[in-house]
Amino acid sequence: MATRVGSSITIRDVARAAGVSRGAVSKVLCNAYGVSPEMKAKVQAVIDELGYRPRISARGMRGSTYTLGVEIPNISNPFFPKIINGATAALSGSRYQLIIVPAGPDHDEDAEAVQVLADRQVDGIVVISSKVPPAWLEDLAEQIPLVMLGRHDPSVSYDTVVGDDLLGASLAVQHLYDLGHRRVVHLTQAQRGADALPGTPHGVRLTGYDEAVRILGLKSETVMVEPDQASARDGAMRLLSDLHEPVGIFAAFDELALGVLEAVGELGLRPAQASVVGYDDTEIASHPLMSLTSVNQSGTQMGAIAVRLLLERIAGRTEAVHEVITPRVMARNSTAAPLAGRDT
Amino acid sequence: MATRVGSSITIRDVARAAGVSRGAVSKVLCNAYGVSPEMKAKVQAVIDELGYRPRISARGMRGSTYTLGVEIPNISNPFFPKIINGATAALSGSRYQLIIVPAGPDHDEDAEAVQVLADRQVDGIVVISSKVPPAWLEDLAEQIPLVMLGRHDPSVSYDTVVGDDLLGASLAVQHLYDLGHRRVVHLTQAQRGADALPGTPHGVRLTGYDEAVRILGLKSETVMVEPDQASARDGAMRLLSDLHEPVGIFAAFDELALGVLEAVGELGLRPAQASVVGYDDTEIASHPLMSLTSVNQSGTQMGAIAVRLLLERIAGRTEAVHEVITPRVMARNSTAAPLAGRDT
DNA sequence: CTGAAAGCGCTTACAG
DNA sequence: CTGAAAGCGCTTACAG
Repeated sequence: MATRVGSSITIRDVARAAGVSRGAVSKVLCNAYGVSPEMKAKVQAVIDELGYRPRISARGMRGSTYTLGVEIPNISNPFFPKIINGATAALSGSRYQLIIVPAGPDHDEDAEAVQVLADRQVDGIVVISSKVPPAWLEDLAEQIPLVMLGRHDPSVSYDTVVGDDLLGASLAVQHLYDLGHRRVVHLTQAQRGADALPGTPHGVRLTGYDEAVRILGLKSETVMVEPDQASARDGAMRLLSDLHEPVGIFAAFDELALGVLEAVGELGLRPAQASVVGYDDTEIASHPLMSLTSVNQSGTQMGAIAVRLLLERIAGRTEAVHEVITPRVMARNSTAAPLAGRDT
Repeated sequence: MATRVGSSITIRDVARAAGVSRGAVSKVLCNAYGVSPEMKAKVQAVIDELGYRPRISARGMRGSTYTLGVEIPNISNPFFPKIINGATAALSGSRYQLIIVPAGPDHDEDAEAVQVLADRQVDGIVVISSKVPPAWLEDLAEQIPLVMLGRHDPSVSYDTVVGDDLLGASLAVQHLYDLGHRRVVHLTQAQRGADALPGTPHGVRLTGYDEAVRILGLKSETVMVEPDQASARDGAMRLLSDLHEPVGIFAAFDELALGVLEAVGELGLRPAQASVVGYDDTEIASHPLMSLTSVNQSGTQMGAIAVRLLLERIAGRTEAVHEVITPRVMARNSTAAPLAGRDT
């Protein structure tokens, strides 16, 4: 930290105090070609003394803002902090800063949040919401480096980082099967709008679930709910209130799984009667009181990779890259062998 | 959303297409004085057609960026999303956008995150981290509207929004007392650096705790830990591993309380033996499996008030305002009457 | 190696 | 009511 705040000081003041031209100061700032060590030292000393900080807006008019933006659909989802932490860590030591714009709760506000970042001329954008229309992103990516997290569509103009949701869902079902469950339920969010397109994480997980269920020959059911904990609880209550045989429930993401655990707790059911698997392995899942089995897809890694891809784009790469993260099941106490299961 | 991305279109293109001057377009954009309805309609039509979006950087050079910034010390703390949601809601419908800059994990990075926002010439900043030196903030506030959340120091140049931590802590102790507890422990984070100054939320809670304990004449102990769940768990393990009498534990914030609940769970203790109270009433506290008694201080309200204060400053207010939020105890199952308590 | 000049895209007095 | 001009603080060719 500079000891002074000094925001009303401009490059002109520094130039004057150092007795050089403004251009020379700029070159020192940017480590540009052609400055003598003495000039550099002299200018740097004045910069430090005055506590000068370059205005990013002015820089933005001429090129780079040294800022990367992350759009977040729902700030309350505990999976996203992991992505941010991964991105921040990957950026530390670089000249770039991270800013986050949370999408509003209403329809279409996800794309608006991305637009807010573009308006501020960030040098690259990480898009997390799967609700942003891919075609629109494709256009935007012509003008600014873009990484989309979680989408499976192979774009030609932007990069993607995505968990292998097909594998993750089948691992979840396989885990329930291995414990002895023969009846499974998939709880996922009702799809609509841009979110109903194929290629969303939830869509692909549903496909993976269906496939695994078919291959393993399980009794299966799918329950669609609103994408929040309370709706998941309600859906699970309906499902579990008259339970005749053990069931393994695979929730499309941890927040839904927590809602299911609510219902399980309220009904006094045990994991042997109703096993629950979530997705994302959010921090709370590993808490002993929750002990939620969940599919981990390393958000930290996703965030770090997203930043790396953006920096590569800024450095000049033009062909699209699509990275896939391999998920794994974190088995905990919310899943157990069924009471009447043949393997018990 | 405009249907086109159109970021390479400038005000010049709009002016040309509409057959007016650039100044005229700018006036339409800003709803400035002196534009005929016909011109306004004509220009607006061209703007929509071309999908023109003003560059914020260019605006920033001339005045407002229509952006408010929020500095967040630790993106993983589930209390902060509440603040963000309150702020976002309070901003919806206004011309202002919210951006968030998370502080890095290292020493002093909190002030740096604030500086990052200032460098981008946001029109106002909400500072959450209590680690930012007040004197430095005082300077910065001379140049840009600033609201500090959670600090109790009455600044003259910036506004504050703070929970009544003195009251909150005493309510927590009183709650334990009312249940019948006569031995209490306060688990809080070790204070150091700027965070060790008086006036931080944790410092004030500690004072409130001490006062309540004295007034009520309780057996008391204070345990200092690192500010994370794992350290809280370890601290609680040491405390609880050989427990001779019931204890009521007041953790300085929910993340620490969750760590205490970990230890309680691992040791197989019941609330009647070790009751736990947290602070912040984060979302997970109300989950039936957690059911953590916690002091609520409405983060949503704090965020909304912070934004309102910033907008007031932008509108011209210059004298500092200090808002206080009243906390209340949300009693849940993690606290209970002690086994051998005289009131049981 | 160093400096003077042009220009990025806006907004805001100022003239007409 | 409308337009031409200046200028915000930078960086980047371009001359010296």
